[in-house]
Amino acid sequence: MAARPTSLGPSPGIAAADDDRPAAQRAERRRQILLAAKQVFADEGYHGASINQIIERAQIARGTFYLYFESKAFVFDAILDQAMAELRARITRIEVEDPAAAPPPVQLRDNLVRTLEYVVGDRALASILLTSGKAAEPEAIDRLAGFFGEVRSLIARALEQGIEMRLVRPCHTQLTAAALLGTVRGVIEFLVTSPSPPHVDETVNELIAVALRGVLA
Amino acid sequence: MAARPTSLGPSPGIAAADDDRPAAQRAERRRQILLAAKQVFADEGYHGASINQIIERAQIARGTFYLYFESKAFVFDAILDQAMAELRARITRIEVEDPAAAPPPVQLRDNLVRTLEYVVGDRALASILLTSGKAAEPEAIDRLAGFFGEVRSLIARALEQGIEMRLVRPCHTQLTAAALLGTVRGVIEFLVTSPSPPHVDETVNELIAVALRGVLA
Amino acid sequence: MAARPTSLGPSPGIAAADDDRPAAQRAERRRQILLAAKQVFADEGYHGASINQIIERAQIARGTFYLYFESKAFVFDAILDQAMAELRARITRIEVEDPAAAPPPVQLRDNLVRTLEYVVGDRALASILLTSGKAAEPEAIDRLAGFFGEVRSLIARALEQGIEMRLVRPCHTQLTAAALLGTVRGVIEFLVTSPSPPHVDETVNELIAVALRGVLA
Amino acid sequence: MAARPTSLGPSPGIAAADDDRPAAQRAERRRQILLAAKQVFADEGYHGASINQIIERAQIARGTFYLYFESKAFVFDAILDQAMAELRARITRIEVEDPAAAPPPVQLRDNLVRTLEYVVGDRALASILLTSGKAAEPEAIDRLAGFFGEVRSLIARALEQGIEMRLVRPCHTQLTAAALLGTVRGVIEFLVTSPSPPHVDETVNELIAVALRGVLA
DNA sequence: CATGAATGAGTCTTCATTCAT
DNA sequence: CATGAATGAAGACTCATTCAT
Repeated sequence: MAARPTSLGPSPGIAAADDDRPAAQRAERRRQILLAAKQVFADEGYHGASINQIIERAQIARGTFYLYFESKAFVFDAILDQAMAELRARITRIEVEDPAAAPPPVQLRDNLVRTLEYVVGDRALASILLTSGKAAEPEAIDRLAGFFGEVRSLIARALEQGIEMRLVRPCHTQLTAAALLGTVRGVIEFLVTSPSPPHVDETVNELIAVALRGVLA
Repeated sequence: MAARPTSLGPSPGIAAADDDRPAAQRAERRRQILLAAKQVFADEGYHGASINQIIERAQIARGTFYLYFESKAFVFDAILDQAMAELRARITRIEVEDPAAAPPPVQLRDNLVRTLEYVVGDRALASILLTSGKAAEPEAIDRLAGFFGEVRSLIARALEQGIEMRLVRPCHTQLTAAALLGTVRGVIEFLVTSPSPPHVDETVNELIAVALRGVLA
Repeated sequence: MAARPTSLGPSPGIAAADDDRPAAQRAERRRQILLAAKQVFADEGYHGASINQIIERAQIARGTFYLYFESKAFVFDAILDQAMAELRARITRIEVEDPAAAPPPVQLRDNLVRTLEYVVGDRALASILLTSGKAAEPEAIDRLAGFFGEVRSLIARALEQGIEMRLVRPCHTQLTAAALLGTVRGVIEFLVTSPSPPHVDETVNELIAVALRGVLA
Repeated sequence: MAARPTSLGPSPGIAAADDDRPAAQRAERRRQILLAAKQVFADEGYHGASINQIIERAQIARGTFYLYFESKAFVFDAILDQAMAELRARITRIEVEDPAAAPPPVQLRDNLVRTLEYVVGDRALASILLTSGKAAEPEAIDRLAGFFGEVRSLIARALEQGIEMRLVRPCHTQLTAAALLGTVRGVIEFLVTSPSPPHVDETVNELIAVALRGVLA
């Protein structure tokens, strides 16, 4: 990625170059394939995507693909893994007791901003996450369902805590968590689909407003 | 169904019979195939579903399928058409000016109850509507997107009217409509997925509460 | 196989025809594919044979092949099964105690004649049996090895009995059985390979002579 | 093997060194590849063997393989050549007229002992010779068939001479030669397959006994 | 109308071979 | 010389669709 433009030959660097080029190249290739695959999966869905489309987009030969990924299912998994890891890193539990932490509303806002920014920055990925719920290999479907389950649980917990603290009105927390998760997904879909979407910041404001206070005046 | 050994062709019965039996039989067969196809599409997604699975479930021969539907894409379209028609019939614009109409909140509630009841009664269909957003034939995808676009517009209009009437706080109506649509989808997913989902009535109460007043106390 | 030359259409036979044609046709097709496959496997070996070659020889489309056999391995198995069944039916244990049975040397001779006649009548099959010992799917290899093991045991038993009865000189029965089995295989190979092989009868005479009395004057 | 950091090219050492080391290294590498290939071919058959397996076993890089052998077919040929050469060197025509030679029975015995010892010492090779009769490149198949043809001719000649000298009973020499060759192959297979095979010496005794005098008492 | 055998384009995957480093 | 990334032809298998019966 950083790497100097192109190595000049097999000379193993004159002096201080602690990076091993071949490994870097390999990683680069991998990224290139992942990128192409991500776009194709986003456009066509898991079953609709063909290795042909992926290698055409990645500008590589058929065999090369299999040098980097065992199978179609494995690329898909890799994409999912990466996405879920990135999202997990962006979604943190809201801390209410730690006085050193930011106030909960700010934490909530930060979570949303981080998440939406990542997702908007990678529309293909968003599309995959949003639409692969049924159309993939059973194992991948389960992993995805598990992920969304986690997120929903996180929201449900936050609601429960909020209720305890009298910040949130009593409600069916499971159902409401599902509803709120849907809200976020709806917003993401809008951001990703819209030709001229509003800024993430503004979007988050609206999202939080709806979630916390609804639409009534 | 009603039998008579074998119909001799499309000739509509002998004389005085206000129903033409063969046509009824034909329609029945069609429904039978649609039902099977719906379940298969729901389980496997568009590309994952195979004609084999459909005809096995429908207990018909391969050729028979093509007697009733031109292609796999056409059955899918038929399912989508039916679903969208049913939903359109259940979702009515909220009438604010007609004094004969029920008060808007009641209209909203009725819309939601009708919709959720239909969807919960046909989980396979719900699953298809919720997950076929990307994984189908482009044309079907467009139609589906169009449908959800319609619904979102409906919500957006309702919001605009509400704002005019000072019932709804000013907001980015497009975005908020997307958010609310997402909320409904989230709730539907919960209903359809949950092993022991709450009653539709209670669900709608919660849904409306979140949508109108948010989660804050 | 017996079947009348070609059916004249869908007319289900005028009167007495208790055979169900479709099943017969299906069996016929199956035989046709088995025949083609047998020849290809004989010419190219298991791994060298391609479905392409088989369907070209059988004059059928690619998909048709898979209508009759699950996979390449399955056709091969079917061929092996048939061959082993036929051979098992032709190789009977030599009965020494039953006075109603033919004298042992005659039984031996009959066994050999039956076996060689079958094998010579189906060279492709002989070739497969003789050369697929290593080059096939492990499971098939095992089955084949098991079969030859059976035959060798049969020979070894016969030798033991012969030794008890003082007809056969004492020897390492296992090793000698292997040697004799090899002798038979060598003869079969000769028969199958030779452009103008001797008659089976004469061949069996020579074979028995070598096996019983060796080559010394 | 002998090392020296890295040879600088094909230049043959400094000066006075009657062996040119690089060539020796090259030969060594070649042997290493041949060894690996032999084992793989023995385990998997010609078509079943892959370059991958060979280079893994030989612990060399993919390209290196092609530095020593033009293709898969060529390694196989090399193996066959070597084996056939070794065997040819061990199988000598039986000399009946030269009074200086050992008596014919001893010559026969020596031939067999030498051959079996070689073969037992290299099971992989035995396996290849015994089972590659059909499953290889046509050219190799022909060469192998030619080799066995030679051996058979040798045996046939010996039989003819024996008949002339009244040592051997009159028989169809071609057929009997094939039978005897089969006998030897059967014994070899037994030796190679058996978990606890008898000593070569004992084996040869039995083999000769069967071949010369048969199994009768 | 119903059937299901037949088709062949298309899918995923492997593997012998080449070549820049 | 050695390496191993890259290639693409070819293989096994699937599946939507057609058509004779």
